[in-house]
Amino acid sequence: MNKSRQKDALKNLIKAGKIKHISALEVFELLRVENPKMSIATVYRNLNLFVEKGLLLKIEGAGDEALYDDTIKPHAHLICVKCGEIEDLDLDISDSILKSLREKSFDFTNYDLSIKGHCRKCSSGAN
Amino acid sequence: MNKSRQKDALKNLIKAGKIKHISALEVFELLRVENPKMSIATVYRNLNLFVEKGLLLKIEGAGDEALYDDTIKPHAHLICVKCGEIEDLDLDISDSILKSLREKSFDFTNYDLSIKGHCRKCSSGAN
DNA sequence: ATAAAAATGATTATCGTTTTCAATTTAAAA
DNA sequence: TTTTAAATTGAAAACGATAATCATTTTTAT
Repeated sequence: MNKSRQKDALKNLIKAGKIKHISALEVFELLRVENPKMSIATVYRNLNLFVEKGLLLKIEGAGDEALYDDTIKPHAHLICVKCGEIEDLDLDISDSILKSLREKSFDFTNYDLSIKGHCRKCSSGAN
Repeated sequence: MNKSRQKDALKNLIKAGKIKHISALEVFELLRVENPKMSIATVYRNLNLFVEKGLLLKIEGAGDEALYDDTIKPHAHLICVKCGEIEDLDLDISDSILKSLREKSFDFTNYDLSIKGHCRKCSSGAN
């Protein structure tokens, strides 16, 4: 991966912790602030590269569009089906699951756990 | 939900256990055997209805297209990133996770757990 | 400085899914 | 039963997220 102004800008967003389960389009908007000529194609290209390199986590179970996260350790997401809010849930994949995977000779590399339901606000009827 | 020949055909596929993480297009192919005039739009419409009714499970974390499953109890999927094979993994969401959800007042209704890696065949180098 | 390689922006294409709408089928009423 | 209203369908067009194309620009190496 060579250098470019556009990749540096994305790296900076990551360093600044600005990428918390947001869509490619939202990343695009952030990048456009500094560089109005940024292309959406470049955003998709570089997001994919960064995911391959392990610098970003891609979350695919949260709706129509993929979300990107600078927290690269796999973790679960609580997704409110009413208001759409997404909250992280730290979670080590449990020993019993790892054991099952071993029994099946499945070489685990990653997981994507989306837990759907209603968040506090929405289940309290306030929303 | 009223009756129709098309909905009955889908119900029959479910009863026959033919819907095991397959795509809308694959369901379409199955339905077309009996009814060549079946429309893909109707397939999508009725799959959505059946998911809402809780008669089918929709799996969204397994690639570009959604998969449908007549095993409606939420369960994990082992997805081989090399050959694409999908295997079920029965799994009760663990007590510790449920406890975390309770602490966050998150009203859990469903989860979608895709575990990515290499299946036995692909990690043995045979593939 | 120059040539080769890589990355970009703009646009177009792709693909799964949804929407539209006229025509058909099903259900309800008379 | 006929008649009328409501629901469902099929076919096609529209849609939205992402990927591919390609000429131009930027970066790297010589």
